[in-house]
Amino acid sequence: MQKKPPVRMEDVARIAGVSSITVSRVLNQPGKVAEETRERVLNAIEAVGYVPNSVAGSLASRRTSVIAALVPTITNSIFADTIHGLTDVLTPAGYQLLLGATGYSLEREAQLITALLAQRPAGLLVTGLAHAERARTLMKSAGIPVVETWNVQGEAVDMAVGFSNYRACYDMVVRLAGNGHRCIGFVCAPTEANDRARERLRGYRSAIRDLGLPERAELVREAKFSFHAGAESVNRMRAEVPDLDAVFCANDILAIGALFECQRRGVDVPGDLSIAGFDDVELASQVNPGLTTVRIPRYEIGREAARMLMQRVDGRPVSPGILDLGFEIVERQSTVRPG
Amino acid sequence: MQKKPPVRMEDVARIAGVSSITVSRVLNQPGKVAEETRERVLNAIEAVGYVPNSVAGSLASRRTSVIAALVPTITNSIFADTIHGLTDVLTPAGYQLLLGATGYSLEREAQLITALLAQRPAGLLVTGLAHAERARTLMKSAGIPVVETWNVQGEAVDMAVGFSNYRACYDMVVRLAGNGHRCIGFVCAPTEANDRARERLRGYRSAIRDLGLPERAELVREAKFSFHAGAESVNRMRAEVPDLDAVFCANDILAIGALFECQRRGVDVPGDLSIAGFDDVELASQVNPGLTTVRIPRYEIGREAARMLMQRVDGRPVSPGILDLGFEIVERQSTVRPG
DNA sequence: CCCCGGCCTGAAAGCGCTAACATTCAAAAA
DNA sequence: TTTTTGAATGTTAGCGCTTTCAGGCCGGGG
Repeated sequence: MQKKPPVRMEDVARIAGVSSITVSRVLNQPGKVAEETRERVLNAIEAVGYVPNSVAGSLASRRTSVIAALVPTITNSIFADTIHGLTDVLTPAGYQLLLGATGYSLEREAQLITALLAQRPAGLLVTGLAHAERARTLMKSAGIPVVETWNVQGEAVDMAVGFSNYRACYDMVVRLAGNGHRCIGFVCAPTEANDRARERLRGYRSAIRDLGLPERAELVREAKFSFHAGAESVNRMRAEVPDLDAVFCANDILAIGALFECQRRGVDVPGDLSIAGFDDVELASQVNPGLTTVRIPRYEIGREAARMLMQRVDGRPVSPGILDLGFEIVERQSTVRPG
Repeated sequence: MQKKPPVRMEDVARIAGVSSITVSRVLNQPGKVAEETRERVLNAIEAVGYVPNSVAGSLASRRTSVIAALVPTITNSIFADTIHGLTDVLTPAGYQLLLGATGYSLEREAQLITALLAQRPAGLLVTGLAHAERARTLMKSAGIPVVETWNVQGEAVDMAVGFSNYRACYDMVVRLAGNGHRCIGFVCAPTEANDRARERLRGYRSAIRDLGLPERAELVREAKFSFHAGAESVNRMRAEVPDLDAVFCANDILAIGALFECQRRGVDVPGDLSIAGFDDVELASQVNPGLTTVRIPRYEIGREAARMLMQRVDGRPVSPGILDLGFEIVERQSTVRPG
């Protein structure tokens, strides 16, 4: 297998009997080339199997067809949904996705932003509003549209799409209290380098305070993202807080882990304990009892973010720069008023 | 907000009092620059906030630090795990990930391959061994290492990493039969444009035939990837096949959908019906009863694929070109010998 | 009949880097 | 001392495209 010299635009041009600029036009602005010429060029492209070199194209035109996106992890299905929304808009628009995973570390996020900006993407999507100072500086001076996602509470570098994690949690606690729950625990996701998790905790705390409900320290636990951590958290909390009547988990995986654990231990949900989650993943509606949770616009975040980026790339202004897509509390059987 | 002219390497060079090639060397081969000079250059870079333009760098050096990957969908956690394995190797090696989703369409796959190859990635990862003829041609003539994943049965364009979907299903059926099951149904994933699904079906069929078990058409159903489809399939199959004693689903989501449906309907699993899945997603070990399934090296596929690509990018040959990472049948409580 | 303007095509000049070769200079070898 | 050597830096020439500006050709208006 020997390395063949790559086919360049000039080769195509020679075969078609035109200059390379005409080949370029056939590819980028076909309307500006006479039909006969265009066909001749397309045939030549086909004949030699020419694949345009967009690295050279990008250098010459000073723009790329790449959008860079950073998520904490692709393994969490909620971000996968957002990426799905992104690509659904980007691909038809002729844009490619350059993806990075920060692993919930602001330091790695900053490093990745540097690396990604070197590729001169046409736009950048990041998760959350909390970033290293260096990262903010880079994003501000990059000269490309930037959209921050999954949070709208705070100061955006450029644009933002998401919902209020604070209000969602606040509202859920109010709902639980309205259903008669008095002693409501909260299982929080790790808050370091995660403004969404912090907002959710803050929403829980505010609601508890506003409602005059007990604020004991044992009612809040931090847990990693896994079924197992949910199970363990609910066990500990039940042991430490005998009169616990509801557990609100910061995500559905924790909540479902807790739910399964209760079932294993013979704890009746919602009879003995109510459980609520956050995200409304597909599984939430499938478990028994169905999980009460907060439905959030995961897919739409990606789609709208992409739309905003495309709009700005095309030179059109975007308003509002901060887009709140809202949320919805979905009440299922896992939370009903106790006794 | 006015557009500032971007900082170029030459600007940095002027400030540091060197030529731009020295700046280039500080960035790419720091060992070749005297420490004093290097520091002066790094200070200048810092001072002006220079971000290298790797588009220009790639054009000049004729190589990029981008690896392109195509998966059917990022929404399915099994592919997310593979991508995770990929990035875990790529990022430390200084490579970026350009990601595309084909939506299980060979036509879209071919289109995306064209678009991605225009970006001149250093390597390409695709899912499965089945591709449009045009796609195969493109991959073969691209002059970059290509790795096909998730299947090792068939002819690879270049390299492949995965496991035998055929043998995994064959073995599971043998195991079920060994446990006393006689009437084993199979819920297949859509086979169009999906060689893995086809292999799984083929494995089931071969095993049934080899074991002399009933081969009725009602024992095989095709179902989309969702809990709901699993539920519906098990309902239909139970209605059409009264003596059904086991259902083997081509993925865990279908299996768990089926399991939940049985629970809703009061069908005892495994007392009345055994259920087995495929993939061993985290949920499989959490449901009650635990789901018998096939554990497959999802993460490792990504990691090994990346390793092979990196090795070839570095000019070192890779052997074996086809890497079978195997599988493992995990027996839990959802399948025990009936009666 | 000539000029103007619209349509199509082309020539020249980079885009911002790096490869390849050239040069410099001081220390080691002869 | 002279030559050799090698480390450090610089010069030149593109990488494969697109931008910008020109030019040729045609038909309609003056």
